Amino acid sequence: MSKPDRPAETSTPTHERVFRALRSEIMHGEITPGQAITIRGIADTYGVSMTPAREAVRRLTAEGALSLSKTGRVSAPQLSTERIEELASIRALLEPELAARAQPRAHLALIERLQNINTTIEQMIVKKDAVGYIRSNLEFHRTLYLRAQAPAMLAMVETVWLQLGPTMSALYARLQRPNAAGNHRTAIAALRAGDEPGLKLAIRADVTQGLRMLGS
Amino acid sequence: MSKPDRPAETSTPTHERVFRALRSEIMHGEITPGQAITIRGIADTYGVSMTPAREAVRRLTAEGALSLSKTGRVSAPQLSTERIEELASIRALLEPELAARAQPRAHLALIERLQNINTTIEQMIVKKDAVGYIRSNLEFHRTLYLRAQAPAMLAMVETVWLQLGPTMSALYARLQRPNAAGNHRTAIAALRAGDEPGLKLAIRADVTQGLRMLGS
DNA sequence: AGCCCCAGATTGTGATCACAAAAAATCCAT
DNA sequence: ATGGATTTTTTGTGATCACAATCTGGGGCT
Repeated sequence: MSKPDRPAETSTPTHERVFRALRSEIMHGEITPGQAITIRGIADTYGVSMTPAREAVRRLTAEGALSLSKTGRVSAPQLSTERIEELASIRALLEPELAARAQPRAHLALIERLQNINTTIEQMIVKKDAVGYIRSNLEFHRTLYLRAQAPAMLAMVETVWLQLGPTMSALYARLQRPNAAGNHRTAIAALRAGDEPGLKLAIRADVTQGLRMLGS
Repeated sequence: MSKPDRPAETSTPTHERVFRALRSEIMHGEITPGQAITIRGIADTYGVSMTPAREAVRRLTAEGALSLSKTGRVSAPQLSTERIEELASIRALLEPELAARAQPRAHLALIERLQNINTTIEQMIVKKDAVGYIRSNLEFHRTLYLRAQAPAMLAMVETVWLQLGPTMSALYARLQRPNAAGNHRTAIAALRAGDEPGLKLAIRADVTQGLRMLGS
C-alpha cells in the first residue's frame, strides 16, 4: 500500500551549516584576532545569501565568539590580558568538575582513546602545527568530558574554548605546550587509579599552566 | 557651509531592542515553559518585520534561552530534573567565586544597596509575586557580582539564569524562598566581616537550597 | 464513535531589494 | 607631494516576497 513514505528528511538549514562551519574555524584558531568579518563575505564564501550568514553571525556573537563594534562591524575578538585570565579561571572552575563527573563512567576503551589523542598532541607539538595542536587538545578534553553526562556544563566550557580560539592560535608560540602532554598523562594515570582529587588537580594544572603567560 | 551636523546618533538596532526585551522576559520568568514562540508573533508584537525578530530568536537559542524542535519551531525550554540540577551545579561553582572576587571591592554603599534589595525580596515573598521575586533576587546577585570586575564570568552566570527563568517561574511554589532572605543576610554579614569562606558558603547555600526540590 | 485523509492556514527559511551609515578611494588646493 | 574635503564603494539593517514543510480542522468512510 505504500504509505506516503518520508523520503525528504528535513535537511539541516543553511544557517545551521554556516554556523557550524564558522564556529569550528573560530574554535580551532583558524581566524586571526581582529580579523574583519563581513556578512556578505561569509555569504559568498559559502555560496548563500545574506540572511543565513547574518543569523550565523548573530549566534556566534551571542556566544562571544565574535565581537562587534559600535558600528555593527564584526571581527574575531582581541582579548585583553584580564579577559584571558578570567576565561582561564572559568575553565579552572568547570573542567575539573567535568572530569570528576566523567571518572566513574570512564571505562578502558575511553582511556585508550585518550592516550591515542595524547600521542597525536605530541606529534602536533613536534610539527609546530598550531591549529592541529589546538584541535587535538580540545578533542582530548571533550572526549573525557562527554562521559560526564553534563551537556549544559560542557556547552558552557565549549563557549569558553570558542572565545579563546583565535587568541590561543595567535599566541601559539607563547603557549606552554611541553607540559600539556605531561599533565594529560598524569590525568590518565589518575583516571586509571580512580584518584579523583589527583584527576581534578591534573586537569586544573593543565588548564591554568597552558594559558599562563598569554598576556605580556 | 553648514557642516552636515551629526544629529542622528546611530540608534540601537531593532534586533537588539527585541532581543533585550525578550531576554528580560525570559530571564524573569514571564514566559511559561513549553510556550510556543513564533517569529511572526514576536514581529508584530513589537511592530517590526520578521528579520529582526528572527535574529533575536537566534541569539536567544544560542544562549539556551529558547529551544527549537527539529522542525524549527521555537519554545521556552522544558528542563528535565537532571538539567536543572546541572545548571544549579554551575551556579554553585561560579557564583561563590564571583562573590569572593567582589568582596575586596565591596564598600559600604554597596552593602546598603544589597540590604535594600533584600527587603524588597522579602516583600515579594509576602506578596507571592513570582516575577517580582525572581527579578529582585537576580538583582541582588547581579549587584554583588558586578563588583567582581569579571564580565565574562558574570555573562556566563546570566546565561544560566536565563535558562532557568521560565522553569523557576513555573515551579515558583516549590522554590524554597523562605531561606533566601536568610542566606542573603548571612552573605551580607560575611561581606561586612571580610569573611571570604563564609561569604562563599552563604552564596553556595543560597543557590543550591533555592533550587533544591525543583523536580519531583 | 473512531480513524484517516485532505484542504486550508500557519510557520520557518532563504533570497532579494532599498536605504543609511561608515569606510575607502579620489581629488583638489596649497 | 601632502592634508583635508568629497565622491565612490562597501557594509549592516530592516522589509518584503516566494516557497516548502508543518500544523490544524473538518469531512467522509468504515
